[in-house]
Amino acid sequence: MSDLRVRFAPSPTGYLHIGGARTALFNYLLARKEQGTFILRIEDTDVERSTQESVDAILQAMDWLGLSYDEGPFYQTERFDLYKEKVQQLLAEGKAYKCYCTADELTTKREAAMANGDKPQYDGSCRELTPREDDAPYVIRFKSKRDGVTSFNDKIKGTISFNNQELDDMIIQRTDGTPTYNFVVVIDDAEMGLTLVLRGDDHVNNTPRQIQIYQALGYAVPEFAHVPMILGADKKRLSKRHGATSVMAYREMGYLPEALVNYLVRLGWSFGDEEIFSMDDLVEKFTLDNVGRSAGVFNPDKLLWLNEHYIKTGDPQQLGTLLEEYLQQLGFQVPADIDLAEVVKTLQDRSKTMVEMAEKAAFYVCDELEYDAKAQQKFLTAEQKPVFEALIGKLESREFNAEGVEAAFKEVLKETGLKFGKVGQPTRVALSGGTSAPGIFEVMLVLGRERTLKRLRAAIERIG
RNA sequence: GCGCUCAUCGUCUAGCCUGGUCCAGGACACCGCCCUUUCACGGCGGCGACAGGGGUUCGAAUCCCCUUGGGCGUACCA
Repeated sequence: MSDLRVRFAPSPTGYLHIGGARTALFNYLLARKEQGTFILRIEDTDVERSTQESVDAILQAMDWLGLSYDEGPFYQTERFDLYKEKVQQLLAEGKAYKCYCTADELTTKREAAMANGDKPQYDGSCRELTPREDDAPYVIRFKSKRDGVTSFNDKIKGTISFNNQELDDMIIQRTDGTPTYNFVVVIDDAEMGLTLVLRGDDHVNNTPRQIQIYQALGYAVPEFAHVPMILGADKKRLSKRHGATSVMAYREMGYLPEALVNYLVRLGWSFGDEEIFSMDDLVEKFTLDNVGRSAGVFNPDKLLWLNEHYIKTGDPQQLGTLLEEYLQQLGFQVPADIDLAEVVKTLQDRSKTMVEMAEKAAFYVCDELEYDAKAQQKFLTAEQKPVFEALIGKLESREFNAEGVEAAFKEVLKETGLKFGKVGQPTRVALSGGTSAPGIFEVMLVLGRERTLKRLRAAIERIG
């Protein structure tokens, strides 16, 4: 156990997306590598937009990716008393103040400042006001430093400094009494003993404000590390426009979690020329030192290639179990005598996703074979009839195993004088319904004697 | 606009800190050839980048400056 404590803190306003997943992954890897502690915290202070469905979706996605946490999930809505207490503390110490400006007034001021070419900052009108006695609605603002510089040493980006003049007095408690993000994040990160805050690049600008709050509250300031953003092909921040951004959508599309993890980690992190990393590899090799500083473009093609790789090299037994789910998704019930691990073996080199594998496996498990019209017309012709009959005869008189099936086939070739392709393709159509499928012998073995003969006879029947 | 930040093949990146071994390496995609019972897999090969301009230096992808371009932020969202 080391004293490293990190966290992933998503806000439950939607599913877990690609960017969040990578941040979670980086935190997870660091915690595992250093044998530290990985905490999950749900940032639901925006009561309006937070939903339980989102929380469930996020939890489910993390589970699917294999990102287990050691503490939590903690919910910020359950810690409002703590935040209130801290607000009071700041108020009492004169480090925060009540602001009576209305949202509308602020918007107007902001727009005016922008139009003037000034910074759209809060002008501090209520900063030195003596608190009113009436019950006029108010927010509470943090009194930030007016001069000087706030800087921190980012573990990924290096030293980053801000002039305190750039920082205005931000709201820490809304009119309705709920606390805001930049305030609670500090309290929680501090109270939960985080030693490193590893999060998205988009939080860099919040960091100096947060540091001032740490200091005002007397907390130790943790270390920070900001991971660059993930962009779409047009170099804009990744969004739905660029295709699926939900982690779970990838499961539905037939991706393996190993592939997504591998892809995500390589987007922004590298280890020499290596491309393939298992979770165990990563726990061993991951370091912040090898995380890049520039934003990266999400490349679906490479993810697909990795998925292909993990399907190709995956355990047939496990993939078989998975395949059944996708097959059921397509409406197929798998017959008891079909060995899905064997099915997988014939399809591993031919499928880039599990959905594709299921589609290609459909012919094995269906009751009524569907024939491709063109294939049927071209290969299920009258002249095939005697060939199929011969094949059936040979097949019936032998052991139905790799040697037997192949021998039967070769005998037919010999007796008819036909080339492999001349017999093979029609047979393929008879067995699979189409012209592209795994090797004929493999197909026959997976199908089994009974089903193979049945389909051959059905083909003869179709020829008429 | 202002602030922060980034900049090597179309994309992900190695190299940059500790200048020479880099006329820049790997991967995805793309193209070609080979293998082949269909479809794939696979093997081999090809295309393809140091954003631009100034410096420093015997020598710069590597160090410095400027320009340009990109990203993020600028909420009573997180």
